[in-house]
Amino acid sequence: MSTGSPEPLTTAQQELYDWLADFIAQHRHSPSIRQMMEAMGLRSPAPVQSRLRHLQQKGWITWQEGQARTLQLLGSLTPGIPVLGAVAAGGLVETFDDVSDRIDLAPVLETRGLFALTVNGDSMVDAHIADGDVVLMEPVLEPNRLRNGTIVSALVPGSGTTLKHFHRDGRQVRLEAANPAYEPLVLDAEQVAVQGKLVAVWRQV
Amino acid sequence: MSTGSPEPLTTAQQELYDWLADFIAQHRHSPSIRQMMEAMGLRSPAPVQSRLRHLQQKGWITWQEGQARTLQLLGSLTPGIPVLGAVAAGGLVETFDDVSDRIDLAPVLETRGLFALTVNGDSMVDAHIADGDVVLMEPVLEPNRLRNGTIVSALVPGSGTTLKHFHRDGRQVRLEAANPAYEPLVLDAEQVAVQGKLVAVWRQV
DNA sequence: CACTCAGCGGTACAAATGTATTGACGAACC
DNA sequence: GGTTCGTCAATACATTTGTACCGCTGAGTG
Repeated sequence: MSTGSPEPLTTAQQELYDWLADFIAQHRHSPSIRQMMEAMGLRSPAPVQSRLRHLQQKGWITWQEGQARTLQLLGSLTPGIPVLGAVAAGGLVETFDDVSDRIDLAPVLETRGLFALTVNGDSMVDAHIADGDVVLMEPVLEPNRLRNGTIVSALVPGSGTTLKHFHRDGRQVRLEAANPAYEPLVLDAEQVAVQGKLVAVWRQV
Repeated sequence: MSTGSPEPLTTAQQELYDWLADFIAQHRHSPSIRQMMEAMGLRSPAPVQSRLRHLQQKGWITWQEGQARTLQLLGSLTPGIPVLGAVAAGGLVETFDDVSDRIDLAPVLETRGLFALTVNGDSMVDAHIADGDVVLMEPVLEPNRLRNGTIVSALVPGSGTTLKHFHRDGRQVRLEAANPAYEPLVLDAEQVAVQGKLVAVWRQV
């Protein structure tokens, strides 16, 4: 996604732009021209000014004239994280050089009402959800439209909230763990309150 | 992690903070102190300085001393996602009412040079990393300090990049899959270029 | 060769900007 | 009453910072 920027850049301009993107991602604010100068290994602000002017003319950046550190990148407003390539699981070959794509967490996080739960226990290990993981859930407004197999968090009276695969059997609901050690839970549909469905798994090491 | 935010604010401080959050959201960069002054309807920079100092002491904001427009909000850079409670794996009980904590992705994303890889294959399934997952990696600058067992992405000459558990055996390096179907890879330390270590796993459903 | 243009170094300067200082006022608290 | 503390005004100052100007070089082009 997002390369879509107008005109091509010279190597010097590209170098500055890349560094800017990196700096802003790290510091969350723009550097000053003299900081750019130093980073580019220059000894005068003029070259930086020149590059900035060109970057602006080509539609890559903009800033508030006369105001310090008000530079903005136009190419990609959200930082995003570069996905550099695929990594092997058996021995697959793939080396990465350049940024091919970016994952943008913003759209996921902005989803209305998203919430998170920390996972407690190992009933979902076969679904690669481990104890201590954080699962992002999206509120389920229409439980009747849930597809079988969806992983949901459900409130079972007298038993609390649980994370399970959701299946519908006529008037009944079956909640299945992803671990053979656990028995499926079969309940009347009225007894089960589905709170959310799994959107993503987040595991911080 | 970050809980909500430490200490409470006076109305004047709150007013400034709210305006700052709004301004930054709109302009994507911090205002200057005199801009804040004007927005607050003040005629002197001193009150703003005072409020800023208090906001800093209470842990709501920070900035680079002496540098213009380098202010950052600490309270919630990213929206943040409320962690509503723990969810069962065997049948554990826990109902959630109020927001006890929030996961804040910003600190993770700000880590220097973080990058992501999409996982290809199933060699790490026992570590709950499945085919298609996105793993966030932190560049490894000092491979000698890597702890055994760390999950790393390594460049193996002639074989490409692979995701494995890292172990050191004297002069040799052992790369182990988390799947008994795969044999460990034993190589001379010089042959292996460790590129990054696992920071988090991201799986979008 | 002449021309153009991106890039570089050096310098200069006015404006923007963060920061310090002093004094005063009022509310909260003991 | 006395003290503390947050707030405000006014002023001053050193730096930071954006910007402009001049001259030079080298690559590309006609």
